[in-house]
Amino acid sequence: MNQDTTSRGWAKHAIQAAGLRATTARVATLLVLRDSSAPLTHAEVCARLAGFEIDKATVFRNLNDMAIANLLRRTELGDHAWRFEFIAGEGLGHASHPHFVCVDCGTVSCMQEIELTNRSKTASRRFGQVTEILLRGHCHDCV
Amino acid sequence: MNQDTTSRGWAKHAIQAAGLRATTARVATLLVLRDSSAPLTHAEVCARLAGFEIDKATVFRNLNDMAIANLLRRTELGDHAWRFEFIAGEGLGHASHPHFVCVDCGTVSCMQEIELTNRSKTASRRFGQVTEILLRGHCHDCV
DNA sequence: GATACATATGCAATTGAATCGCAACAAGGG
DNA sequence: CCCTTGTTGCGATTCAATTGCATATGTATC
Repeated sequence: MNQDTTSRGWAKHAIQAAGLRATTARVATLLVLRDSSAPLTHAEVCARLAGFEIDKATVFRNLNDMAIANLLRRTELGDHAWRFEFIAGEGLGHASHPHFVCVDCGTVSCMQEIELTNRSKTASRRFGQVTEILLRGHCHDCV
Repeated sequence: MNQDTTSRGWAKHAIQAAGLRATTARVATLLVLRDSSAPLTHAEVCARLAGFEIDKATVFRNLNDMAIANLLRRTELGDHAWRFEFIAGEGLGHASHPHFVCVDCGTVSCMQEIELTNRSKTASRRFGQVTEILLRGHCHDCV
C-alpha cells in the first residue's frame, strides 16, 4: 500500500465518518485541502483538481457540503472570496487559529501564537463571544 | 445657518478638498456615513439615501471614488459585502480601529480598546505589517 | 450672473461568481 | 449483483457589482 493509497484511504474514511459518500471528487478535494498550508479559494481548489476534470459546480457543492459536515472550515478573509481550510479531527489542530491576509497580494497565512491582552479579552466580551481573529496588513513581499 | 446647512457645507468642503466635485449625491452619501456609528454596506447606504432618488450605480461609483480619495475606508468584514466607513481627518475620532462582526446576524461594531499582547505583536511581524484587526464571533443577541 | 467644458449622473446592458434544476450516474448496504 | 439514494455534469438562472454612453450638473472663468 503506497503513500497515495494510504492518503486516499484516510480521506475516504474521514468523509464517510462525516456521513457523506466517498466519491472521487470528494476524496481528491479533501486531500488538496489537507495538504495545503493555507486556506484555498474555490478557484484555487479547482486549479489543483484540474487533472480530475471535476465540474466547478460539483467542487462548490462538495466544498460547502464538507464544510457543513465539519470536515472543512469556510471563511471569508476579506478579499471577497470564500476560502476553505481543512479541519484536523478530534483534539488535533482543531482550534481555529488567527489568519493574516496581505491586502496587496491576497496571500493568506495561518498564525498560531497570536493572542489578545487580557484587558482586550475582557473588553471584547462587551460585544460578544469572539471565535475568530483576523489580521490584515502588508506582507513582507509587498512592503 | 442651521445645523443641516452647516453639515452640508462641511461635507462639500471635505469632498472638494479631496479633489472631487461636491455633488448632491456625494454630499448626502458622505453625511450618511459620517453620522453612522458602524460601517455600512452599499445596500444600507442606498436605503438611507432613499429620499434623494440616487441611482445605485451612482452610489457605487461615489462610494468607490470617495474611498480612493481617502474620505472613506472600504472594507470587507467577512459577510461577502463591501462596507464603507467614514474616515475623519487628522486626529479626530475615526482612526482605524478593530471591528467585531457577528457571524450570525452580520452586525458590525467598532471597538476601541482591543490590542494584541506584545508577544503577539512580535510574532505577527514575522508575517508582515499589521494594519487592521478583525474579530468575529457571536454577539449577545445571537448567543 | 452667464458661459464653457470637464465631470458626474441615470439608465440599460453586461459581467461574473455562485447557485439551482434535472436527468444520468455511481456508491455502498443488503 | 441489484436497488436505493446520494452525487454529478451541464445548462439555465440569479444577483450583486460594474460599465458604456447620452444627458445633466458643478465649477472655473469671464
